[in-house]
Amino acid sequence: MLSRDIIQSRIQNFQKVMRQRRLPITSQKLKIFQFLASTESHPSAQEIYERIKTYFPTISFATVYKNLKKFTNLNLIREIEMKTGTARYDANMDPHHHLINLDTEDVLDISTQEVGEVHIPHIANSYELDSISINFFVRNRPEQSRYEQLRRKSNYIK
Amino acid sequence: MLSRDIIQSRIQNFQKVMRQRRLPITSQKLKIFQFLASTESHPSAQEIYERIKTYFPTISFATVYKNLKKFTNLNLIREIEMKTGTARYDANMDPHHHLINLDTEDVLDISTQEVGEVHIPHIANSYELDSISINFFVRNRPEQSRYEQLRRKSNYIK
DNA sequence: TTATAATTGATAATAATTATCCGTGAAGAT
DNA sequence: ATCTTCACGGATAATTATTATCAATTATAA
Repeated sequence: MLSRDIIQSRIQNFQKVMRQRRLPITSQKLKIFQFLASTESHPSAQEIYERIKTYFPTISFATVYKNLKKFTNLNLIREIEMKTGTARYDANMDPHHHLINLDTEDVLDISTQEVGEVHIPHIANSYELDSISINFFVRNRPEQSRYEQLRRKSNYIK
Repeated sequence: MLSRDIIQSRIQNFQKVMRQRRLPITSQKLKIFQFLASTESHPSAQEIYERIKTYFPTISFATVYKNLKKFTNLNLIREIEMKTGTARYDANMDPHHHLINLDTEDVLDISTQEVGEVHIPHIANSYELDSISINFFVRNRPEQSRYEQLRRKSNYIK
């Protein structure tokens, strides 16, 4: 659920913006962005670092952070603030929302259409609206069937 | 815009819950909760610590954090995650949303009525819905009038 | 009043992120 | 292709926010 086309257009946009700003496109930067553009998993800085290390074994954590911050400032990616205190990163810049699993810390994208019209409070008119973020916090359903509960308790796999 | 009645009922609920759980109501705990129950400013741990220090000069930062965490776990207050990485605390447990000023870091409550119905995405049905948080991120409007702009540039106060 | 368990305050530890510094490398102009 | 400039990369130190540890104290219910 993330077509070649979308990934390609993200990477092309990345290159366009970097060139417009006259910022060097290093192979580290490109690889970091490519990874983010190609995943829907909203990885953390740690996860990005681990992944990029397979291509650049000597890359520094600081390089990853510096570039993530730079991409964020250039509006090429966005940071997602979790309740756990570790930021997650998302190259999907189309307006969308998130479903956040508090048990697993998984993050799923929710399209704006799915949520429908959101009425903007009139107090917001006193400001310049930057963005609206809607988070649906969920937990895993507890096992429902008595059978499942027993199986769990007894540690018995039929 | 925060009546005596509401503050009182929050504090009474606090005492009720603490007694139900058989947890000691220390004077530090009470003062921290009272402060949170009486403000709409969504203070940070730092701000709470500063304030409580005026009553308990020897109170430790750890005590503040421990109690804020405890209150959160008891659903007496809730943490608000900011984009800045510092948590803010809110004793308003009625469902509501937030307008967050990215320039000043001020947080304003937005009632659920103001936002209207939010359609819950059907993927959420696969889980147990915990909560929905809507954040309206805003920035201060740049000065609009030519006069204001000139005044600003020239540093001239008429 | 006493037993129990939670709390406090001091401090150390941790986790995530940011700053510093210096050698290197990318981009555009020459 | 070479030069110049400025951003970058990597190593590491520093910072910030928060959490853990521990010994002494205190609230609670019996």
